[in-house]
Parts: sequence; C-alpha cells; structure tokens
Amino acid sequence: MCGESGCNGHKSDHGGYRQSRYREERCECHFERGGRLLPQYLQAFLLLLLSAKPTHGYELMESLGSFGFTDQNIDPTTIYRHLRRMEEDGLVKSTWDTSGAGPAKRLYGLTPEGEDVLQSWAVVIRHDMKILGTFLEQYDRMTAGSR
Amino acid sequence: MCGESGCNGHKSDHGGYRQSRYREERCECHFERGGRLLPQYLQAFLLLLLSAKPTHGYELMESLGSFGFTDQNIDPTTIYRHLRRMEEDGLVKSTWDTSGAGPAKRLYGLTPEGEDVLQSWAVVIRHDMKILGTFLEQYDRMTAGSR
DNA sequence: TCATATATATGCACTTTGCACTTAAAGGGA
DNA sequence: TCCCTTTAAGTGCAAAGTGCATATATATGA
Repeated sequence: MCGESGCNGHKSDHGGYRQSRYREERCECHFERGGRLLPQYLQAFLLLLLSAKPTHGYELMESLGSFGFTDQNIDPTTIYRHLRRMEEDGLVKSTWDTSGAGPAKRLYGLTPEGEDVLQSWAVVIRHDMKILGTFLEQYDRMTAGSR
Repeated sequence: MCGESGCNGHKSDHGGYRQSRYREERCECHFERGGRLLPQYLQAFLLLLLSAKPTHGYELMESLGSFGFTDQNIDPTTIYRHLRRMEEDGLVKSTWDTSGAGPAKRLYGLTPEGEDVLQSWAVVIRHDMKILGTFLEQYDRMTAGSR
C-alpha cells in the first residue's frame, strides 16, 4: 500500500504520482491526489511564515512541517521556485546573507504587496474551508448508519 | 478590480488566469489563485454527487453550484475530462441515455472502486481542513489587534 | 581525503487547466 | 423554411505547475 494519506490499502507499493510518473504504472489504489493539492496553497503558507519572520528557503521548508506538511508533500524545488516567482511578482524581496556557517542564504522578506496577498489568501482559505466543510457534512450524512 | 474572491481591489480589470494567459498581462492585484485550487478537489465532489445519484456531466456541472463552486470556478471541459479519466481508472462507469429530449447524455454511476476513492477523499479533506485551520488560526493571531 | 549537512538552482518529462472552437439534437419564433 | 437558443459532450493547443534527477558550492567532522 502506498504512503498516501488517503490510500485505504489496496495492492501496490508506491506513492501515486511520486513514484509512478507514467499512466501504466499508476497506483492500483486509484487514489492519486499525491502531493499536488496542498502545494497549491503553498504560497499562502510561505507568505504567512515570512510575515512572522524573514527567512530563507531551506528554513521555510522545515517550518512547513509545523503546519502538517510532510516531506512527502513538498519538494525543495517547489519552494525555491515559488519564492523566486513571488519575488518577480513583488510579493517578497531577497538579499544574500553570507554571514554564519555554510553556503550563502537568500533571505526573503515580505513587501507591502505581499501582505495584501496574504490577506487575500486568508479570504480564499476561509471560503474553501466552507466548501470543504460542506463536502464532509454531506459525506458524513451519506455514510451515517451504513458503517 | 478583478472578480477573484481574494482580490482586495487594486487596479486592473480582469480575472487572474482566466482573462490573462500570459505573464505580461497578469492581474496587478498579484493574486492569481484563480480557479485553480478547488478544481483539484473536483474529483472528490464528483464522486460524492455520483454516490447520491447517477447523472451526466452537464447536470453535475450545475449541481456543483450547491457546493459553492461558481461558474467562474469550473469549466465544463474540466468536468467532462475528469469523468472520462475516472472511467478509464474504473471509478465510474457510463452508459448513453438517449431517452428524453435533447442530445444524448452520458450517464455515470459509481463503481465499488469509486466508493473506496470517495472514502479516501474524505480522509484527505479532513486532513487538509486541519492544515487550513491552522493557517487561519495563525493568521488571525497575527492580525489580532493590528486592524 | 571523503562523506555529510546545508543551501540554492536548472533541465526535463508529465499532468492539469483554461480558452477557443466543434459537433449534435431538440424546440421555439419569425 | 431559416435561424437562434438550450442542452450535452467533446477536441486541440498553449500555459503553468510539479516531481525527479542532477549540479553547484560552503562548511564540518571522521
């Protein structure tokens, strides 16, 4: 059974998209949500973390764990690319930090536009939660008694 | 200002992805979530609707409104493609319905695998809601007092 | 010296999506 | 009759996002 949190255990031994990139090899559990949902919200979480404290990509990657993101859910590549993209769009601004040990870090901080967009995300996430809540209500009503 | 639910009103007059497909024309409100988040959950909602009653794509499209999906959020194309894909994967099964007025309808019904996957979605959505809840908690704590 | 941890990045294949457009059947109005 | 609208399903294409393999570089410790 694959590591997918929604997989209720069928046959094969992989992780949906992650270890099977071609149609023919897809997980027999038929559940392919993989790591593709939450990454859509990734920008929101990055902005929230940066609004608390300016940091660099590597640390952000680790901080995401505190939100329930697992290593399997997010790829470092995705984070670095999001951050560069957000800088292009003026949501964050970066400077190189060569102090401290190890390789240079690219320190990111929120811009005023970034704060605006973070606020927009809060609106959207509140809305999405309502919709998802409706889903669960209907699902629970549907399965009540039958299990 | 664009129609995006998260757009808090800046300058340009479009809808993020929807009316601006090229980088150069992107919405100046910097908020581009567009209709791209909820479509990720679309399979879940389609399975839920089909578990209540077998129907066809066009009706499913209209039923999604009852969940809070707006016309702007979902494209008919996406639904039809999802349904065909789900049939390929054995989650649903279709038959042509030529009775009744108008063009033929492709009637979809859930398979046992489809029911399993619907259950998986419930698990995942419950999990995602927790994560999104944490986001809002942190955000509200962060903005408490400052507005 | 070599392995490991930290830190960032690129190239490629693949998937999903939105938009424009096509195809059809049925019904209504001029 | 011709045309328009509604219902119903689909195709083709370009753009965007993602995972994985891989590259690069600095510092630390065995």
